[in-house]
Amino acid sequence: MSELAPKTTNLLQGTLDLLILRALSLEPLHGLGISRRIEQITRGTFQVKPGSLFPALHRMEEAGWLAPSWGESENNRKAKYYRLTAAGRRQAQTETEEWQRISLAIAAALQAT
Amino acid sequence: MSELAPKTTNLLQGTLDLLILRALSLEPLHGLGISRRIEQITRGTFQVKPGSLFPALHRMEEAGWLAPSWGESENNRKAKYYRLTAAGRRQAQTETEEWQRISLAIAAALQAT
DNA sequence: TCGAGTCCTATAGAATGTCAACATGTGAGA
DNA sequence: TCTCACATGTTGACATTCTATAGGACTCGA
Repeated sequence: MSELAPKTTNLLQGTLDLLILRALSLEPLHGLGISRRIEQITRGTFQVKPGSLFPALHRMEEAGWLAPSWGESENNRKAKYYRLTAAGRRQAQTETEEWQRISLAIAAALQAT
Repeated sequence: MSELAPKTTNLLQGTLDLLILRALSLEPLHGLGISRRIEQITRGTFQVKPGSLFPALHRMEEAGWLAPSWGESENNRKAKYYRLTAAGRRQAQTETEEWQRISLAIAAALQAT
């Protein structure tokens, strides 16, 4: 007990959805492609592992934000491409605003001497 | 299912510690005082309920970041005042930098068209 | 002095999201 | 044919937060 608090968590819980929605805003991508895109647009800060990504994708598909379709990857592998639905775009907008609200509030807290 | 996404989570998981550390950076406060201070410095954005606050305080005390001592509140009630330890200040610094790193990364992701 | 309301701390149980580890199948190239 | 990289997925554990509930102690008014 009372270790050095490993604090293994890589992502801030709750931000993964936003990053996925954002990664798909340009074009449909397959799972690993989303993972790479996120790493790219966050400048290497976030690395999403399969065990986090796939449950999230399924959850978001369930919610109606993503629509999957099978296709072929750049390397001729069978790959499941996800694209944003209309609801997904609305959700991206909502979560972006929510992030900005939260982000501003915490910035204020950090400045309050 | 597929309600309007109640999104019960109020706080981004992991930010509560930072807010508590920040709330205590000026002076020791008791539990409810911390709660009020957080609401104040985040401009009403975050309202920390007792069921979230006290487990967090105990956890952070366990980690050695906070030192409690019993005293009297402004209203003559028995109250447990928490002050930051040296380790707590270091932690505050660490988590602040971590927040800024993450915050910048997500801002970058949001801008990436 | 008695009751109601507020202040303050606290716990239990459930829900959620993330992680590490593992599993499977397929195409490409040696 | 063998191996490696690609791609998708599942499982079980874990930490954090939420809702709901509880109760002691002080104050104030009747």
